[in-house]
Amino acid sequence: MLDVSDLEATRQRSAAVARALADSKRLCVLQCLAEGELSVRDLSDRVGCQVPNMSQHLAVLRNSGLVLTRRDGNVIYYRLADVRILEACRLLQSISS
Amino acid sequence: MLDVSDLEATRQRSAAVARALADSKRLCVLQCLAEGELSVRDLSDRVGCQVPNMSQHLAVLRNSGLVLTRRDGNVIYYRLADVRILEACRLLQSISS
DNA sequence: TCGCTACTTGCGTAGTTGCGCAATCTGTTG
DNA sequence: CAACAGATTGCGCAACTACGCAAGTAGCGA
Repeated sequence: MLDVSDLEATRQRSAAVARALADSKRLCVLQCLAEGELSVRDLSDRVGCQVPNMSQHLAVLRNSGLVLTRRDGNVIYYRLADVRILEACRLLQSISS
Repeated sequence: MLDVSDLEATRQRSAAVARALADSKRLCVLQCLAEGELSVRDLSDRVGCQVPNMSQHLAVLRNSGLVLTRRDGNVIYYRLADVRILEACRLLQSISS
């Protein structure tokens, strides 16, 4: 019904996604995941940070719904939740250049 | 030459744009500006905040290159710097829904 | 010049974020 | 069971952010 508070709620969700994208390491994670799923250690190696730190960044991406997980034994594989996320990364890059 | 530090610098710039988008009020500002240029007071009225607060949000958008200004007398009009910014807003909304 | 409006800036505060480190949890293997 | 690897969580700290409020700057008209 075009409620003002609905528009605000929508903006809040959009802002939450933007906040998840507002970190260089998390953008790097998403770009790495473009090639396929990776474990936490794989990602921490590629991004160049410690495993607990990576786990916290992945929690941010998880809570924003940008990544999904799959457990295989004691390894957890992360993957992109939506191809549009890569589109968003490219668009951010395009705007910022 | 596909330098790793260049990729990192690119991600930093992209992250900076995302950070500018990572606020509900600033998203509201950008959506208001989709219809055309507006003054600071216009924007603070529409968004529902005090003028100094709006001025600070506009400074964030300005420093990220998302908006441009034009002075007419003692009124400063803000406008979008790039139509792709609206595309980014729509994409964020699409991802977050 | 004075007074007014439009806008920006500085400051203090409360809340948030990213990070390293230690501790903990979870699942596998011997 | 014990020992181990993979991953998450909790804690403390430094840096940053949004906000309200007060003060300052810029331009216009009397």
